[in-house]
Amino acid sequence: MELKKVEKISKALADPNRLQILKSLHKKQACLYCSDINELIDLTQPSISHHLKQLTEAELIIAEKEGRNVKYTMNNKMIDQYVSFLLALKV
Amino acid sequence: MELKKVEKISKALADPNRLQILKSLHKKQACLYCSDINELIDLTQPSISHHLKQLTEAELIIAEKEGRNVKYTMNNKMIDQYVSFLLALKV
DNA sequence: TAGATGTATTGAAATGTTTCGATATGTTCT
DNA sequence: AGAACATATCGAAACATTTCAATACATCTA
Repeated sequence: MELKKVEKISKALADPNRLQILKSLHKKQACLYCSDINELIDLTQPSISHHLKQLTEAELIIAEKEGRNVKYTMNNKMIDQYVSFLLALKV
Repeated sequence: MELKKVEKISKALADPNRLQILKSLHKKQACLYCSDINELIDLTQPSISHHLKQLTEAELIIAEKEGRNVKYTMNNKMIDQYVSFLLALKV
């Protein structure tokens, strides 16, 4: 995995609200919609949209349009790749 | 692992220079001194000191004073803990 | 097609991070 | 003790991120 990509993923993970979103996504064991997240986190809609974009661009989550909603699901594969990079750092 | 800690580690990993330091530490399969890092990375001494502090405070590396030098070693344990948190996010 | 609903974008203020020069601190050597 | 060396801290400039109000865009429903 490219260092540039590792940096992007790390940045995406370096925010309490985004970590909260990921934890919720895990807890639900399923997908989430923007509106769900609005209820979980005390931020305005544009801020949440911004955070979801960061996570999506890092490919930690996958966004799928469903009518006028967007469905988000965890991208397990990307987590595995990131984890592999980290484990390879060990001495 | 606390979310606050995850955030701190992620932040420490979210910088190209710090990733470079970690990769070098791995490549050497041993420890590094500040002066080694000065040769690897094109930054001034205060900047490198700042980055090493971030990594040390995140406990990704361990700093040990050796006379007037400081020896840095990878903290494999912390990487494992961080990785465990990430894997637990998967759905 | 018009209004309602869900999400994205824009622009700007507030806040946080990175970087450096200058300088301080601590350690070794003579 | 004093010079030389290694690392840390301070203060400020440059840069990046977070947040929100306002507004745009896209889709559904009546």
